[in-house]
Amino acid sequence: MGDGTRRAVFERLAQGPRAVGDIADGLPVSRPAVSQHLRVLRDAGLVVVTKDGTRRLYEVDPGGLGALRRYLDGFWTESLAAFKAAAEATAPPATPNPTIPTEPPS
Amino acid sequence: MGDGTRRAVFERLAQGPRAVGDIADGLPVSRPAVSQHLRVLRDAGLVVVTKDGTRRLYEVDPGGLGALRRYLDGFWTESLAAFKAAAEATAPPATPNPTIPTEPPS
DNA sequence: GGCATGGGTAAGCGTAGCCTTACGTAAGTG
DNA sequence: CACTTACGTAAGGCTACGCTTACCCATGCC
Repeated sequence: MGDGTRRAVFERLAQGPRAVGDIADGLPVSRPAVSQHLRVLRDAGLVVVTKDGTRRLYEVDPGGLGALRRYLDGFWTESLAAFKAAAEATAPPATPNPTIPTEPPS
Repeated sequence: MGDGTRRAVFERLAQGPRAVGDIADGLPVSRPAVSQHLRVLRDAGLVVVTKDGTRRLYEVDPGGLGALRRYLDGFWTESLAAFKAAAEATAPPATPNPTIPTEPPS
């Protein structure tokens, strides 16, 4: 998901179900490129397809979204816990929480 | 940060300040490779260096960590808000929150 | 001063990944 | 049945990037 085009495709999809051509219009890449990105997103379980005549409607899969969320949170809290533990180990806990600003909303 | 080795380097650093050689030991890559990863992390503001004799001690920069957190949260909530809005627009809000499981801890 | 230790940097290689063009295919339309 | 529309897929090119080897610099130690 580190690619800009891929994020753009995904954000378009976050606004609602769309066909491949609709996504390709407005993006500076060709339609097959979008198709390939959609394949990756589908293999990752982030997106599902439904056939509608000759078109394929892609939309975000909430389940995959949640899985991604869990994965990221896992990595994050893991690193963070280790870091916090190390920080508290060296410096005596004057500030128990070492400058981690924004708490996630929602 | 999508690279595995880079994450490994970062996680090692999350456990406390370390020298370059210490990180390279236990990782399946050479020391210069680690050095390059550290350079990237430093340019990203995620890590800071302090000289200690002939060695360089790297450690996580809490400020950069917070910035990364903010960036990720921004992207996340943005996509999520759009997705939720679209979902509520199509389906009448029987369930106002469309299956977004884990809330982030801490 | 001479040597060892710890690291950064340059040059080059190999691969992964994104994109394009070209082509093939299923579903509508007359 | 042609023809069009909306896709997917294959093949190839190009670039980015991670890794290694080789080299150079700084610091500590005798």
